[in-house]
Amino acid sequence: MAATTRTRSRMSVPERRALILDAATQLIGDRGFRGMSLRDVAVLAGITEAGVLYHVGSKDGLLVAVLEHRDEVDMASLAERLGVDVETLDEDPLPVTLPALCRALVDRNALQPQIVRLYATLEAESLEADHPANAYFRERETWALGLFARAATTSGVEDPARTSLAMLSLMDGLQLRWLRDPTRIDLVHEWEALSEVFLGGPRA
Amino acid sequence: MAATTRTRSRMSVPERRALILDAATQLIGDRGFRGMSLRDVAVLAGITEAGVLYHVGSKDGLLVAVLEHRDEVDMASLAERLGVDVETLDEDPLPVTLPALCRALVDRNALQPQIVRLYATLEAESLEADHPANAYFRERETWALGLFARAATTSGVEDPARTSLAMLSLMDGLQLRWLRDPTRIDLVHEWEALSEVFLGGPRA
DNA sequence: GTCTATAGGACGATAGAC
DNA sequence: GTCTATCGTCCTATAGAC
Repeated sequence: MAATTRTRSRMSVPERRALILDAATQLIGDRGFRGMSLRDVAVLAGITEAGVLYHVGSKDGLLVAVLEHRDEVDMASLAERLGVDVETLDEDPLPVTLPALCRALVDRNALQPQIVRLYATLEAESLEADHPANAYFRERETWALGLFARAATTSGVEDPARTSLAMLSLMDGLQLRWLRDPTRIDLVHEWEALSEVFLGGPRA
Repeated sequence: MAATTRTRSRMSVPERRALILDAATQLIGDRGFRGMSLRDVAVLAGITEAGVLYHVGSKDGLLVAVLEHRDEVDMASLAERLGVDVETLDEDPLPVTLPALCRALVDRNALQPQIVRLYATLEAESLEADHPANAYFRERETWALGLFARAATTSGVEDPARTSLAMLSLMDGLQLRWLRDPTRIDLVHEWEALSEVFLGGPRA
């Protein structure tokens, strides 16, 4: 933790950057990208607005940095829960069943409502064509639909594309309700009950 | 259309108000409540910011006015599609089946993506406890869950509460995907396919 | 009833000191 | 690397003319 130079900073660039991204992640989840200001981020990260801009260039740059960071972290944690390598998630015969994939996602999401809220907020906000995250969410949706469809194929479902759309939609809608009042809905339990109806009984 | 006084205005108060609410409705759907400014509304409505504030008091007041107006219009259109009176929607043995209720909603929503987008945007934005529409959406969700549950009971479903949650979640998630790319998804057609799986075959 | 004018902030971003 | 200082813009809201 000791400074290696005689500059004033007591923190390395990656550490400071991580602190900024954490602050932004929390604030976007709370207030949305538009509802959050660089000042809010700066205060929460313990530096000034100019300091934040030095690291991420612009407000839009901050959003991009946050999303890229989340992609890395979330992909890794998903792969870990599924017991496969990260690259495996892109293979075509996917060695993961649809119920297993869904359960891994729901179990993880239940532990990080803040992150789920970040995505829920940005997903709606970015519907506008001019939003800085519009392209990102377009690609993300295509990727997710593909992943679910490959898992559905592995599970031997009749109509993989449609089932993929259904499970993803159901999951998003349920999570939105869970976010509104986490005490009213037990996400994991409710998902299990709902997916049984849709997939016809529980499986490994 | 002739002015009844010698003032400058060429429009009655209700007319001007309707124009303002229309403008705000469109802009909230496009950019969210936080992403939209009173100036934007004023320009689209053809008056100044001060003019807008005269009619709705404040920016938050504008949001309330928009939501109240939508409640009126949307409840009436839903009742009409179902062939019942508006008050009937609050009765406890609800004389409407769940598939009929869902189909009426989806059919109508397919014709007004702008309004669906307004709700999708605000629903996410208002997750924050301090948002001016937070209480509104909390109550709206409770009401919707109740309506769906009563329809489920009428349809003789085993678990009305859970089925209600499932259908509402599925509908929201599907609509979000439809909003992102309306050309990729035929909302009405896709809903029919998905709900068949969930409700076990089509019914009147 | 709608305007002009303006108050009074908050915002994103830049320049330059340290 | 982070700061201070500042610019120019946008914002909501109010006061008062017409």
